[in-house]
Amino acid sequence: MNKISPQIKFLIEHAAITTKLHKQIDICLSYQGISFTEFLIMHHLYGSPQHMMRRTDLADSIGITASGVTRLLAPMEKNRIVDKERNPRDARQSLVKLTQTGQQLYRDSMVGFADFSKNKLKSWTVKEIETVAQLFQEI
Amino acid sequence: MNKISPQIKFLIEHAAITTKLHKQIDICLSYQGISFTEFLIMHHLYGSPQHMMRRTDLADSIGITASGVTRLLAPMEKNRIVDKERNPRDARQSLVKLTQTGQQLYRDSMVGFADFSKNKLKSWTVKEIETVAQLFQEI
DNA sequence: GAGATATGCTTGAGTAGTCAAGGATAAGAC
DNA sequence: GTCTTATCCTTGACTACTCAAGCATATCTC
Repeated sequence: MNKISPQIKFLIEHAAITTKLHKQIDICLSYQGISFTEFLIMHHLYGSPQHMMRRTDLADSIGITASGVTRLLAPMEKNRIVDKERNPRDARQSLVKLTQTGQQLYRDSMVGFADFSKNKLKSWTVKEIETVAQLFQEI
Repeated sequence: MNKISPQIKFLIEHAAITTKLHKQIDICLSYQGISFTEFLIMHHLYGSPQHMMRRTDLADSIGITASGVTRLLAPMEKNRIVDKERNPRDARQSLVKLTQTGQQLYRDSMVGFADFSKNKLKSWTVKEIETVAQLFQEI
């Protein structure tokens, strides 16, 4: 059998590790009743001006499609975690805004997530994290 | 707003990058009519003695559940990419074996995947790849 | 300012898994 | 040998998306 390059090996191993990692994150966040994807949505909204973003930008920042965003936000709107706002300049757009409830839920979830992150990456130095982050930016 | 630790930032950014990466891999492999998960299954079978593995080990090596393996393998058995074999020592187990057809399909898919991997990680040195791989092993 | 084209979002239908329960077999305790 | 417990796999019901199509609105060309 042909030699497997380091690049191939890495992508394959990385896929399995990442899948397992995301399952652990989901378990960690399930205590607050949310999924990792919902957490990511709240995170990006929380960090935006007026806690508000366009749906397509939100989709891009978490790596899913626009239709995925529509489906994800439907229950979050019902639970008043996010609100729909119109853009007066462009009637095609509908902006998403994190409500007060959503902001509090985000802060609460962040406690567990911060703990998890710290623990999970405890064997990586901050310098290593930054180096790896930089490398991933380049791909 | 509270300070976001490097660990938190990394996990969030890494999630988005990984999601996009896996979609690109799926597109790359779709020319051979297979998904990344199917490729991973073939990869692990190909590298095993007699191209054969237990279903639970297969599940663990790619990071999905046993029931996920059952569902994934069903169409692959129908297409004669893998075969079901019994373990004479333990009637509970059913082993999965990569057929000749499956081996050829794997080698064919590997051409495109190798190209993709090389191109995708072209800005990483081999040393960097190995360092990052090592770090991911530790989490 | 009318027509063509592009953008933003949602929808119906489909796919790739998950989980919890269950059936079959195996292994350990006595 | 029988009872309990553990392991391996599959199944029904569900979730979290994807894609292609479509509607509404905006923008660009002339």
